[in-house]
Amino acid sequence: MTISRQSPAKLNNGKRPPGRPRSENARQAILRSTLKLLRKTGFEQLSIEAIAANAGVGKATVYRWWPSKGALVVDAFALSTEDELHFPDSGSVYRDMAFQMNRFLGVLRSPRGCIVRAILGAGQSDRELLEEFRKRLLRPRRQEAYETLRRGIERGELPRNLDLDLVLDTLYGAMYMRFLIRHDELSEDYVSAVCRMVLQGAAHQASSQRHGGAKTNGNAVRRHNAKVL
Amino acid sequence: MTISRQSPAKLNNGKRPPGRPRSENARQAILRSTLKLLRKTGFEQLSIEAIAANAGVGKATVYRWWPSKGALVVDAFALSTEDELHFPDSGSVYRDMAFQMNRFLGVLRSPRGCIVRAILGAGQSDRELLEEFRKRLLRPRRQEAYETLRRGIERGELPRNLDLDLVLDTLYGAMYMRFLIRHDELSEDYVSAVCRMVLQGAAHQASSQRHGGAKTNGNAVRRHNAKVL
Amino acid sequence: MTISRQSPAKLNNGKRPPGRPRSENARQAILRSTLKLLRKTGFEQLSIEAIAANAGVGKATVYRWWPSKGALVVDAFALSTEDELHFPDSGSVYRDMAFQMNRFLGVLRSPRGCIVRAILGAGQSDRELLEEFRKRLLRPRRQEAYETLRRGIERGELPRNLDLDLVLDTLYGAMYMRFLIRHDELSEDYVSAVCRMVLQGAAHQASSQRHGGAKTNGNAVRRHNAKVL
Amino acid sequence: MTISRQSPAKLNNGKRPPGRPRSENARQAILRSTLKLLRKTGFEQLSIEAIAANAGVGKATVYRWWPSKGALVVDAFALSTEDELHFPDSGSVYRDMAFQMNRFLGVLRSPRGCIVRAILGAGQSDRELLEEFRKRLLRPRRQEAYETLRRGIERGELPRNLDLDLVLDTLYGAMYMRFLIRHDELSEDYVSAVCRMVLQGAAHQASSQRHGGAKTNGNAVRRHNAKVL
DNA sequence: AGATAAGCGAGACGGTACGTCCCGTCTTCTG
DNA sequence: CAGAAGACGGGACGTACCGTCTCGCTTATCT
Repeated sequence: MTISRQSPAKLNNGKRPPGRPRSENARQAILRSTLKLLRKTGFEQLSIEAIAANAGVGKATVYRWWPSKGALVVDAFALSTEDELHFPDSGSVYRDMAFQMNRFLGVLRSPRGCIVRAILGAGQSDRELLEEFRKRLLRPRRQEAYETLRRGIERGELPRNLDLDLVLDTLYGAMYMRFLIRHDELSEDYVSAVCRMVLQGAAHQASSQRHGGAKTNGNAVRRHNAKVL
Repeated sequence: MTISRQSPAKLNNGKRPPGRPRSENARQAILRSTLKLLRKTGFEQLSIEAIAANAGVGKATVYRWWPSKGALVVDAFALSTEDELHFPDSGSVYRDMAFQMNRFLGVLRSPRGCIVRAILGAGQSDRELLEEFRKRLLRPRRQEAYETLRRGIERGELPRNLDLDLVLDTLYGAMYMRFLIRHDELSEDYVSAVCRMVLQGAAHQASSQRHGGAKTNGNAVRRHNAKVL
Repeated sequence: MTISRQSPAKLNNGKRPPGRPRSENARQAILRSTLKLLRKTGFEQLSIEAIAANAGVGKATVYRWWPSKGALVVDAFALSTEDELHFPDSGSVYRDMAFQMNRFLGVLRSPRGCIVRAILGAGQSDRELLEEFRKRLLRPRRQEAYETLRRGIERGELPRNLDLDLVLDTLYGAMYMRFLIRHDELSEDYVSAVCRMVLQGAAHQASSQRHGGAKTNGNAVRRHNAKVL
Repeated sequence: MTISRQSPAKLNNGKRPPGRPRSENARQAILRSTLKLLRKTGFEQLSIEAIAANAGVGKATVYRWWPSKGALVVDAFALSTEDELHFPDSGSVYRDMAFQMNRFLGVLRSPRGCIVRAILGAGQSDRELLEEFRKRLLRPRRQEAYETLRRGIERGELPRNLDLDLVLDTLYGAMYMRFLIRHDELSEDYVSAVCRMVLQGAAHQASSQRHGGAKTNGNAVRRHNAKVL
């Protein structure tokens, strides 16, 4: 899946649409050039003009399939990060989360990190771009994260009625904050410590329903305390 | 204090420099137009050309005093920010932190929120701008936050050897994440729940030295459990 | 006759070639759309893209049969032109010429006039197009005009050795000039006055051989003076 | 005078307008490049992009002062033809007209001829361009031509009440026709013969008031007959 | 009847130039 | 000498068409 505009093909009950089909060569050349130039010049200096020229492609071909520079960058980034951010199932919430967070950390500290920075930076003044980021990058991982936490709940490591988004935003928020504001080191130790602390807090937490719904269930907390780490 | 260039006056051992002095009218008109247009169009669309035109000022006058659009925006934001983000001392870490975080939430949800967004967005591709943000907005609050947490430690609500930055980045990271990625509601309830959970985790945490120093001290955790909320 | 490329049929000694034959519907739709859009937007704004879209035809179908926009326009104009520009034989050079010139005037002032304008305009930078215009529109009339003038010479209204092209270019040049430069009204009165004046001049003219050959023959002039108008 | 947009200076009661004044260097470089490229590539292929590049000037500087390619071309051409098409005063209408028409012929047959062709060609689908041509090139000469003919009338070579435009359009129309339609040679002899014939006709003409108003005054004609050539 | 062949619509392709916007610099006159 | 005004060289924008191409489909003739 990609965020680029869909070829009409898919909309036409599986039949090929009329007209010359989209060029796979052009698509890949564009995405490749985007990643290449993005690393070289950064998001701000990156111009569609340069991408098209570098890919040996008409500017119109870029605009035909991607509505904006941002969408193109998100698409290129997502394709380059496809399958390295999945969650394992080790039988321990802490191990599963810490593992994935460290993989994510690896991406953020690699050259691709500056692409994430670019997307979120530009996304602050481009709602569509940010939505693309969420749709392509955030939500798919989030679905897996839900499963990971639910497994922990089943195992009794975490209390029932836990607000999963609360936990996940706290975990990843701690990473994003150091990544985006750059006021302190974003290290493996930091990530592990965040994970440990937040899961500890989640395990002892009772009032975990969305936005402070049913506030307590104090017993549950104590029951799970010992297991979480 | 401002990050705009200094009028030559200051460089000349206190004596007024020769020539016409800098126009205070122009300075304020520029800052006012910046805030106005920033709210209307966002940082990306904001052009120096438009600011100058709106302020009835020559473009060169803007360039004479501010090195970049970002510097101008930070300067303008500082103008509009009062001392409303201080920490109280209520005798409870949770109450103190929750209070300040809710005040901060108020700023983020006010029209000024979009300026924070603009600064952090543009800061992703402008190191100086981001450093300006940290120096003028982040660090002063952080100093106060340290004090608040230390008081909690003194009172026994939190363990000694707690990594204060870890706690604070986790608390505020959860806010920044929803603020910047906008995938979910950033509400008072959310902020309170984050605060509760993280402080709970911090209280039960032993391995709190910077970057995973001494890993345990399990007793400390249990001792403080009851008090933290 | 048309300047569009010929269907291969004609080249194959009368036998139909294999393959699907050229679509007469498409051909007419294209020519109709060309005339329609030409009147609406003028030659410069006219795009093959628009013609094809308006005719409900693929662009390639246009390019298959016409080598250029100009050729298409001349072809379309020929479609719309009937045999309404012939010369009468009334026994008077003035009456014959004035009649035909006024018929021509009628065409120029009708909606078809703008097509003539378009052809001559585009012809200034397209030699083939201009040659097409001369071959299909100018020369056939010119032949008839020669006959008309010769009859006048036979009748003694005009001198022998008259440079017929000189006279005709002067007559029609006066029309074309106001038609193309549009600096003054191109009216029936104007056309009649031009015709009267030029024929008056031609009648009194002796040095009429091509490009100023034998310069005089003054007697001839005076002899025909009274009759010409 | 030029057809380019006027610097606001002229509109401000002679006072200099505020702001940086228009660059004379840029203006001349643009006009020079226009003429140069026009000769090399023709009007159709001529692009503003290329003119700006060749002149070492920003595209916006061209658009700031000339509304269209055509206006720029007319301006450049007019400046290059400033002072060579004036009418002499030799005491003979024929000599004066024939002289100027031959000078005009010289321009049309020089490399600049293709510029005239380009202007009139493009003017067929660009009313403003054609108006520029009339304003800058046609009318100034026409004013002088009126004077030339009036002197002839004063001298008795031509009848009073002569429709001057009728005569001039017939004279120049004959030139323009061969120049634009290119069906026959446009030579000095041709021009002279046209001039002779038309003036002969004008001299014998009585019904010369605009658009065939008062139709006769037959005596006048004969009286001037002998003198005209 | 099937093979072969060309025309057809649709529309994507690599390009070129468009006319606009804004950049950051400059050049002028005014206060 | 700061400021307003605004022209300057430059560069990217997103659009419109160019003329070519690749599809699947249709319509014919020729086995």
